Amino acid sequence: MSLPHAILTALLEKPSSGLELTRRFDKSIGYFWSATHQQIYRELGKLEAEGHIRALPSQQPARGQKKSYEVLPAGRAELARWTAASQDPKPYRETLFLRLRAAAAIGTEGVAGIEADLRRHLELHRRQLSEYEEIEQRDFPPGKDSPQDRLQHLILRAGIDLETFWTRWLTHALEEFAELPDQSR
Amino acid sequence: MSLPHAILTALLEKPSSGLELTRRFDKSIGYFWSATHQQIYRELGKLEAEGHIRALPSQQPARGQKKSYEVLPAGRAELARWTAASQDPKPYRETLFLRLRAAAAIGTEGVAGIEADLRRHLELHRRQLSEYEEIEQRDFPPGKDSPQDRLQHLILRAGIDLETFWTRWLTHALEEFAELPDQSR
DNA sequence: ACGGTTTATGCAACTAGTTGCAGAACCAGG
DNA sequence: CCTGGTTCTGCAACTAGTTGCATAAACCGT
Repeated sequence: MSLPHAILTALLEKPSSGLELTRRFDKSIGYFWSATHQQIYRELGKLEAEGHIRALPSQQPARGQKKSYEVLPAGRAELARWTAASQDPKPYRETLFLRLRAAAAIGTEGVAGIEADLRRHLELHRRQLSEYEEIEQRDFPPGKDSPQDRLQHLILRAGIDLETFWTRWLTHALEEFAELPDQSR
Repeated sequence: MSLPHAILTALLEKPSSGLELTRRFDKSIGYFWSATHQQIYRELGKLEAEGHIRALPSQQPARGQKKSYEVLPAGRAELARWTAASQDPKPYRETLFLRLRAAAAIGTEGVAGIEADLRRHLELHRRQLSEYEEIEQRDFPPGKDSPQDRLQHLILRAGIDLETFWTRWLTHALEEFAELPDQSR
């Protein structure tokens, strides 16, 4: 039940059309909640039906025509309710750990196959990390510390710390691999 | 397409019945790939139909009767194939970040509601962290460093590091909250 | 031997997310 | 103008995961 609230948040920050939302979900919000355009359009329909958002009246709604939405008071209230409601952390779902465990269970041949992909992941996470660090430099210079900025920065820090975890852990994993006896690789 | 492979791994480590698998998915493997008993039974049926596993012939299969499975060579091969195949990291889906961003967009009332749940999450992650640390003490004493042990330990380290990230970040977040001007809380 | 709890397996329906495709408007070049 | 690519919206079908319930054997105290 998170996607509708992700969309409400995005629309609250700035009224947008479906495609604009899709683009914004490819970065920014999408860093921690991704969505495809089909999900977004479907959800926009539901949210409109429920009276949480409405199409901006400025243009007639026709196919192939931009249709922008804004959040209604009811939508804002629902978002506030959801944000304040207590939620349990969901268990991880991480295939890399699974594959490592599978490799251990299989033995020699299993271990050999996975090393290259670990390297690839390390490279990807390094890239993501430096992307986040650029954003930090650009969007959060020393002076910017309104309550809003502080919260946004906090979220970005989480992204940076997570990517830092990944690069460290993957580096450590590859070192371990290097030390394994040859017949296990 | 990860659940069947998680099950194959578990069965490779030790042939088990559906319920035994369910219990094992509540800990150990479940720390990074959770599954309910219904998912498991369904998947066991599919895996058997595909010839990847088979029921141990020791007991007649009747309702309310334990039925244990073991991995067949075809299943082992499939697991090795999957493990070695390159996979992209999936984008995070983290509601806590989403809720924080929503709180920022809503303003004062939004920020107020979420603080208690951050504290609760911090407590939960602290608990998980110490659980992992106990497992490390118990299962990985200094001497244990066969290739298998090293890989298992590596996975556990990832869990420990992730929980460490969460406790640190949540602590930091709560400190930031404390510094926000009163009308924003 | 009886009735209640626990163990073990499973079906059906639902929710969330993904993939593939298609159709209308809009824009640029001949 | 018309044609062919791009933008924008959307439907339909599929896969993965969740929730609620059913059913039967086993186990256990009386």
